[in-house]
Amino acid sequence: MALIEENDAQSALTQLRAYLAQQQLPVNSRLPTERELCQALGVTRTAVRKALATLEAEGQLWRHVGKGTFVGTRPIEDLTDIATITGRTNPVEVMRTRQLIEPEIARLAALNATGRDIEEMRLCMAKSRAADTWRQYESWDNRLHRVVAESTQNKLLLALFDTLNSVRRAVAWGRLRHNKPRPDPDHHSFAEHEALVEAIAERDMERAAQTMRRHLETVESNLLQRRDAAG
Amino acid sequence: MALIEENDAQSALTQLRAYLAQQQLPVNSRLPTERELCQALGVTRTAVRKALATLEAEGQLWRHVGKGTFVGTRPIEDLTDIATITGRTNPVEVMRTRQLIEPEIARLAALNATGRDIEEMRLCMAKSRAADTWRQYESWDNRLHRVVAESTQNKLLLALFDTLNSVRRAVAWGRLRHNKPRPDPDHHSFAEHEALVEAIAERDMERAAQTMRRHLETVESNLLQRRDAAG
DNA sequence: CATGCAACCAATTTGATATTGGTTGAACAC
DNA sequence: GTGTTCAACCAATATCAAATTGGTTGCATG
Repeated sequence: MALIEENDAQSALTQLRAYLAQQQLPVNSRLPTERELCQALGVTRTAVRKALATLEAEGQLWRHVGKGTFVGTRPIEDLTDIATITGRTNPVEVMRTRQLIEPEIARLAALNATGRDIEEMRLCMAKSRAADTWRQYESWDNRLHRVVAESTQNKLLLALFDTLNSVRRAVAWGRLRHNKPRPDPDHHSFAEHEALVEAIAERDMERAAQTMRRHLETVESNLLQRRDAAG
Repeated sequence: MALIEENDAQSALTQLRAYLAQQQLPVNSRLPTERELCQALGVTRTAVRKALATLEAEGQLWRHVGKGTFVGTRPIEDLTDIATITGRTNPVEVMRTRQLIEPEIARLAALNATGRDIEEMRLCMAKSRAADTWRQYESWDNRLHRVVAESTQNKLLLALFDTLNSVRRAVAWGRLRHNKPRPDPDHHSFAEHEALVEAIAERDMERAAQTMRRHLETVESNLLQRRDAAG
């Protein structure tokens, strides 16, 4: 009677399958610990582990030391870590991604920015105009772009922007030198920022996106020139 | 002799200024606790706190309960952590952000996808059509969208997509029930996915973006219907 | 009325303890 | 021998209490 005299491991597997099928547990829910399953199913832990290993191989559940056993497929490896991303990308990708994302952010900002947001953008522009050093200028430039992202009123989008920004700061741009101690009063960004904030204040979504796109293009060509000159 | 008879708070401020100027502590380094500074400077904690408040207002340092007092400017709130993002966003923001990002991803995919990428997209579609359960369907649907993101050949953009995706899975959608055990053969997504991959294969960037946009709109209105029905 | 002071509060860190899946090796059964 | 069972142990993780830290309050003091 081989069909009946199945060993403990097979028995455990059968019972676990029935359990899973019957309970219809939601994904990511945690099932009892191996030691608890031992007692519940009346088999040894080794048997339970064999059954669980089978189910895991089938992709029905996943396990992790110290955490437990869970229904569903193992969550993908967290590639969302800044350091990891930084190691796998490069300046070109950063610029391409900014050109993809930030115009859309500007568009949404034109739709949702509050009066306070726009005030703060203007403050940032004033401060960046008054900057004594490139470092101060960049600080206020950064802040301006972030206020634009904040003004979308979308926390998730803001988080993506922050990620992008962290990576941008971390990526090696090479040692780019400024040939002047501080930004010129007619530095291209000043007028571009003005136009951007103006478009947002006037709720012109398309122009906001367009302005941001042109601004980023100018920034990029500027970076390339400086890199070539530094060669 | 008012110049000499300065009170404790002013004395503490003067001493702290001297301390900071002399030590030249690196930014983000932590300085002694308020209670330690009391003893070191020989003044009351109230006085120390007044002095620290002044320095904080000047932007020379920042403080946080439970953490301590640090040199430099307060770091911007780190929104790059999945759990943090999940706690502050909501399903509406997730859908809005997908509608903002994914069409642009599709556009870039049409430009950069390799033959292998497109093969894999078609495999995902075949597998999702053959799925026996909603879970299997969703798994292949997920994979399809990720292959599209991969095919942009932009690792940074892919990372942002993964972040967005992780948040999407983590956000509470409420208990949405399917009223059928598996997707219908004429489930709306099948045709939409076909059109999307077709546009990418034909290198039609604008149509790829447009198709993705319409697909996400359908997905959203579907979710809303199911949520309202579940009420 | 401002200052000093002590007690208290809430956010955070720290560290010891418990829990959990993973591994090993001896005892045992066939 | 070969495969199974069992107990003990391991490392990763979670949990929880205690200590630490900046912030606040209320009272006494001069």
